Amino acid sequence: MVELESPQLDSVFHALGDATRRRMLHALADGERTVGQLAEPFAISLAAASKHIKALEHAGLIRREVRGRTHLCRLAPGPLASAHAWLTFYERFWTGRLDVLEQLLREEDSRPPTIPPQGDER
Amino acid sequence: MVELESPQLDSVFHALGDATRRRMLHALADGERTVGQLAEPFAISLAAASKHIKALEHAGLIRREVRGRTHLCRLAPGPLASAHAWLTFYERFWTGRLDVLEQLLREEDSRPPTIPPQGDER
DNA sequence: ATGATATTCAACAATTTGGTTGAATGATCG
DNA sequence: CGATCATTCAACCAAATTGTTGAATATCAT
Repeated sequence: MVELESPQLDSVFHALGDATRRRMLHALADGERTVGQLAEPFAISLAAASKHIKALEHAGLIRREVRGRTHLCRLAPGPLASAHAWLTFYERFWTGRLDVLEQLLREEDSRPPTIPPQGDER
Repeated sequence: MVELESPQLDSVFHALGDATRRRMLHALADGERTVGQLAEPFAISLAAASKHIKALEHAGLIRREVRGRTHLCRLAPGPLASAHAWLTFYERFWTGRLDVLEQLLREEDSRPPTIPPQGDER
């Protein structure tokens, strides 16, 4: 089944629905960053940036490693894959490829709900 | 370039960040629906449902055909493709396929921002 | 210990969100 | 015409979001 009620999807999409947070993710795509580094490009207080980062963390999109007095952030793969899977599902309808639909519905029904490789590979 | 400041992405992701609206999209994936039909499964007022539908419409995720006194809604493909493209971009980082990264960056830089063709061969 | 640095916490204000209800609009039916 | 049906509008409310500032916490360097 496609997840409809998932609070995880709620928080993931909510996190993505803000340009500041998307830009932070973009920075993180280039490598790990401290909170201060993530905040630097924006004309907002450190506290505000901290909240954005918490939103990303809450959505599971990033994880944080506290290292002395600095917090290192890096991307986490899992939940984004869920969002991606969600969109992929609907995109098939939207691109009119209805031939694949029944097949898809059968697949989705007999597959674990959340994408399992929730890799905490550390 | 990956769109970072796009207000379109803002509204698309925001629209997707609510389970009620995702369920409405799910219903629409099965075919066109009137406002009343979209509202019916939910324990909310018609006015509240109308607002959700406006959010989806504002994000460009659905379009509406006024037909007499009823409004017919159906999915619209465009913006979802943008969101999907956005996620696809980042998913490559997240799945650790950094080998493809430079290639991708070059591609993304010389391509129209919103994915125009629907031809994602699978 | 002192002071500087990195980050969060707490309290507050403005705005947005998601819901309500009741009236308004507009199309259709008898 | 008058009633009914489908939907929106307007006013309102509670809660969440996003930002602020100033104090707190904890770590590092001297």
